[in-house]
Amino acid sequence: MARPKPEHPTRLELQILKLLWERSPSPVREVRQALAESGRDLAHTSVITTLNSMTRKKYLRRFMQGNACMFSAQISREDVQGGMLSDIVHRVYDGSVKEVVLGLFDCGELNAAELKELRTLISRKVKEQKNERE
Amino acid sequence: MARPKPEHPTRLELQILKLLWERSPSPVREVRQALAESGRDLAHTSVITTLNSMTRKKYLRRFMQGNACMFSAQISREDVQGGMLSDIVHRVYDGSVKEVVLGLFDCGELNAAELKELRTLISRKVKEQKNERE
DNA sequence: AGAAAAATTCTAGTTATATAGAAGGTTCCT
DNA sequence: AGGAACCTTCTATATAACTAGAATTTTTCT
Repeated sequence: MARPKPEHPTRLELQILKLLWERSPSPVREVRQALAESGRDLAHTSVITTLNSMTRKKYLRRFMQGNACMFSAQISREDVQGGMLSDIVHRVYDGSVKEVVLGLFDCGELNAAELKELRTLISRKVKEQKNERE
Repeated sequence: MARPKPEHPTRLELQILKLLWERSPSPVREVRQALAESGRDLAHTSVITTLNSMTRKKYLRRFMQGNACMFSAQISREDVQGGMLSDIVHRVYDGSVKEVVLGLFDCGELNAAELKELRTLISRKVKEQKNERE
């Protein structure tokens, strides 16, 4: 057997999705330009090839406008983020959300204000759960 | 240019690392058997090929014992987990740890007890930061 | 000693990612 | 009309991931 179908967008695909989440639909030219501005300067044909491949995977939708293709994101930011995060939680941390949060602390990129905000968020969540049980 | 070097272990590599974090060093036979038990029944040669490739990448260390190879993990669980998590935080969530935590809530796999435990962890972290500033 | 079992190395095939050139069609300006 | 500008499709190359067969070597059992 060969490699299995990947279930998440690749690096380049994610970069493109981010652009299209901001502005859909976009023509190839604009996607290419935006990629170049974020430091990824590809040939026009490379961008097309990738966009078509992403359409095949149902990540995007494609329609013609005049003689040019327009592409729109067809999966939501939330679905992609959630899917990728959940994959990490299960595959890397064996499903332990707590370990993940501890790992986030060690990323060392949370300042005091953010921490307090998080605590507030969690308190709210605790209450929500309580209400659901009633 | 072709594909860039990946910076994280692949699915299979991670599965193998997990086994070796539990028991290092292990001979090929044991790795193969453990993989089979977790539902991934590969040919003996496939396992060797992978282990050798992982050794080339410095994920493992290899030495001979008699006529058989023994393999040990050479990167730590913490480094791999941290690296992969940090990648997600930056590449998928644009560095917003807060968004990640919110995403974790939506995974819907946190019960009330775990939530409270998390709140405790965060409170502790808030205090730690306070102490560091003094 | 001879056969079976176990191991390794070398080679190879399939799919996916990432990238781009060649060829060919429209549109539009001068 | 001629060509520049822009667009697509088709084709192609390199590398990584994943998997395994063939050949070969070493150990072990009877």
